[in-house]
Amino acid sequence: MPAAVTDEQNRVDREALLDAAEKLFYENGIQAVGMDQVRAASGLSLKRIYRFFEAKEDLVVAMLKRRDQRWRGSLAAHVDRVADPRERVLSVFDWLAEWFAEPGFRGCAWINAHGELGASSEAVLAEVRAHKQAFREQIDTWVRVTGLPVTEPVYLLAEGAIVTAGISGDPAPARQARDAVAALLGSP
Amino acid sequence: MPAAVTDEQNRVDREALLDAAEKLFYENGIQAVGMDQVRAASGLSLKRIYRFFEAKEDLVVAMLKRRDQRWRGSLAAHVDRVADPRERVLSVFDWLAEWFAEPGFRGCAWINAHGELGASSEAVLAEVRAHKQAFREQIDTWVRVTGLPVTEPVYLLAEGAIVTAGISGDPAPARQARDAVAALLGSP
DNA sequence: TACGATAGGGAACGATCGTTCTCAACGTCA
DNA sequence: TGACGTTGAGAACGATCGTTCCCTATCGTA
Repeated sequence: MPAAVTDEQNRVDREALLDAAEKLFYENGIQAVGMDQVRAASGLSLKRIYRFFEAKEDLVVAMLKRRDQRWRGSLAAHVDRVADPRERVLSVFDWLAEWFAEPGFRGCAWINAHGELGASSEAVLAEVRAHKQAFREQIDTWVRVTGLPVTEPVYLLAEGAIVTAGISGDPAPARQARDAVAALLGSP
Repeated sequence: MPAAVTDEQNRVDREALLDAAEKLFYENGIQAVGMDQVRAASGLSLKRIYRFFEAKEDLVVAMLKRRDQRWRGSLAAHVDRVADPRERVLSVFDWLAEWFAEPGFRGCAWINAHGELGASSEAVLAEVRAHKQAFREQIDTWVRVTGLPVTEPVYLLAEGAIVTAGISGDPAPARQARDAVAALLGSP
C-alpha cells in the first residue's frame, strides 16, 4: 500500500480543515463561503476534503459538533473555578461577557446556522437543537444546586443576551442579564 | 403613453410581490429562494419585479420593513386592549405565545435574516437592528409606566423566548418568560 | 386604421455553486 | 526495476443563482 497517509497526518489535516471551515463560516456565514475558499484556507485539496466529508453539509455538522465541545467545555471550566452555587450561576454571564467582547464576535454560531440552514438541512437543525439542549442542561445543573426553580428564566436570559449582543454588537446584554439573574436568585 | 399600468394596479401588484416574497423567504430562508420562485409565486414577470426593486437585496429589505410595521402594529394593538400597566407588560408574552403557536412558525424573521445575511448585506443588517431597537423601545414604553427599571430583562426574556421557541418549535418559552417577568414586576 | 412606445414573458447570460474527474507524479512492494 | 495503487492539483461539469435582453403583443393616439 504505497503513498499512504499516516493516521497522525489525517488527524492534523482534519483539524486544520475544521479550523479553516469554522473560521470562514462564522465570519461570513455558511452559504456565503464556497468549498473552494475552504480548500484554499485549509491547504488541503478538494479531493482530500471530500474524503473526510461526503458533502459540505457533513463538514458543517462536524464543525458545529467540535465547536459545541469547545464552547461548552470552556464555559464549564470557567464556572468550575467558582465555588459558591449562586456565584457559579452568575459566572455564566461573566463568561458570556468575555465572549461578547472578543474581536470578531458575530453572535451564536448555532443560531446563525439555524437561520441559514434550519429550514433546508435536517442534519444542521438537529445539531443546533442538540447544542441548545445541552447548554440548557448545563445551566440546569448549576441552577439546581441553588435550590431555586429558575432554570428557564436563566436560560432564556442567556439566549436573549447572546442574540441581542450578536445583532447589536454591544456586549452590554451580558451584564443586564447577569443583574436580572442576580435578582432572580435573591440577595446573597 | 400607451399600455400604462395604473397606480392602483402597481400598488396591488407590489403588495402581492411582497406577500409572496415574505412567505417564501420566511418558510425556506432567503438564500434558498430564487427570484424565479418569487416570480412564479407572485404572478409577476421578472421584468416587473426588477422595476419595483433594483435587486433582491432591496426586495428583502422592503419585505422586512413591511413585516416590521405589521408585526409591531399587531403587538401594540394587542397590548392596547389591556388597561393595567403591569398586565400590559405581561400581555406582550401572551401575544408571543399566540405567535409561537401559529402553524408554520419558524422563529424571528429578523434573527434568521441576520444569520443569513448579517455578514454580507449592510442594508439587511441595518434593517434587523432597526427592528430590534424599535421592539426594545416599545417594551420600554410599556415597562416605564410600571415605574420599575426592568426594561432590559423584559426585553432579553422576550428575545430569549423568541429564539428558543424558533429553534425548538415549542411555544412553552412564552409562558416561562411571562412567569419570570411577573416575578420581576412583583406581586400584583 | 396605422403608428410607435411600452410592458410582457421567458430565454439567455455570466458567475458561482457543490461535486466529480482527469491525469501526471510518486512511493512502495514484487 | 517495473508495475500498480494512491495521491494531489485543479480543470471541468451540470445546476442554479441574480440579472438582463430580445422579441412580440398590446394599447393610446393621430
